[in-house]
Amino acid sequence: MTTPPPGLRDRKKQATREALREAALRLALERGPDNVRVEDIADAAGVSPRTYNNYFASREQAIVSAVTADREARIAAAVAARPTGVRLADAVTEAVVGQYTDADDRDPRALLLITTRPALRHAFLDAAAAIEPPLTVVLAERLGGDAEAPTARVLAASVAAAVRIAVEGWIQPAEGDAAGGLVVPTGSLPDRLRAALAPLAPAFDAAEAEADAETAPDPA
Amino acid sequence: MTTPPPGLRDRKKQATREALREAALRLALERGPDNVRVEDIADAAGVSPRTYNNYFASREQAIVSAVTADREARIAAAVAARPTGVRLADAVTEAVVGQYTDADDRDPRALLLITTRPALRHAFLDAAAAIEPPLTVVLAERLGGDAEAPTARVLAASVAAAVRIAVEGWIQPAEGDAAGGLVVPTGSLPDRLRAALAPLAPAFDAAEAEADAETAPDPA
DNA sequence: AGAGAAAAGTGCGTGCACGCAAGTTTGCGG
DNA sequence: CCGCAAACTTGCGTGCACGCACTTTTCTCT
Repeated sequence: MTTPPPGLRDRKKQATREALREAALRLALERGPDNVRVEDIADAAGVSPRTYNNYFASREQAIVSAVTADREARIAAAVAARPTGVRLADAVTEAVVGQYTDADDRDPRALLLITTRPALRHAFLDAAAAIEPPLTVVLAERLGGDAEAPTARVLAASVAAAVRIAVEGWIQPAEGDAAGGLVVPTGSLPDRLRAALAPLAPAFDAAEAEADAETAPDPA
Repeated sequence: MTTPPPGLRDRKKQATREALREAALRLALERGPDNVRVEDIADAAGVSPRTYNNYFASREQAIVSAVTADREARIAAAVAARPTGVRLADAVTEAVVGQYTDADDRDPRALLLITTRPALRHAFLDAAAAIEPPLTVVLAERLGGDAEAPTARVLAASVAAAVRIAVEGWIQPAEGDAAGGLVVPTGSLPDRLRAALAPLAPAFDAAEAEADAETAPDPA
């Protein structure tokens, strides 16, 4: 009724998903995540418990999803919109860093909650893997259309893995100083993201160069 | 009593794990994975159901683990044992390919079973991620000891992701020929592994070069 | 506009993952 | 040689993920 183009059906579906997200996060903040039953979330969103897990496979996923939102899509869009002439590796790095620094604005309490509880931390890390599919699409678009070559998928998955590692290191307190002398305890998240993505830059450069060579295969 | 060094306690633990693995696979092959209850597996291994999932977090994990065995450790060992002078990227690729081709020998029926059932396929793909920790160790050893630099972890995770993608593509039947013209339907697993790992080679080369530069920082 | 198809929501039942608090075995030091 | 402490196992209880079959809502085609 309000948004004909995508169809009324999908509209309601998104509304339900949003309601579940919000309810999950709100209740988790109010009473602590261990005192929230699936029934409570479903109830607050006005659906049956059975419907709830047509949308989310776990309680943690629902809570985290309220913070994560559709970060993946925005990252992919940012990469796709990069100005021509910018190194692909840089475009990806900046897109990722940008979206992850914005995320801090949402709700400080939510971030604290997530980084505190182990189950939520795990779900949060898993959520990082969601960037893989949309990133695969934009990379495949840039690197050439042959669907058989796994290059785009591998690079996208590698970026997802790097993000996971960066966030993981950022979340953890101190672990234990067994081996070396002094290790930087935390470091900012953007720094960690850049550091984790840096080793992949050569792979991006090579892939980009090869794609360009295919486009203009006559250098001499 | 038979293996004093690792301690009698751990010995029994490994025996239990092995018994559970074997029981899970045997029962799954006999009656099909859907007709196997956790209670059955635990029973066949001579432990309580509660103990069973002190070892495995899911039924699928137990079954797949019988095929996967400790592939991760062997891959890491193979990388660590590479002859000096061989490109790190090549060493990793060959180690992975070697271990995954050996895997076919185990039991043809088991492979068929796993590739058929979606739940088992998923568990099988997840198992590929297990190579990350041991591979991280050997890569960190090669690339320099600074634990703060995430390079080794990122590369290890990227390899794990590439393996997952290769196996995923190998498992799937045909999907659907939407975009391009003719795509190779399957291709051999080794070929797929090499193709998936190839895009990462430049990243390995760069990391290796940097590590060498640190070791001998006086090129001029 | 109306019928038929597809999709989303729902109730119910089953098996399971996992926390908790014993009970039992193993390993170690006096 | 013996008891103590840590590790492993186990019974019990709870909430949950998910399959199945059915109802309700939305989309589509004639």
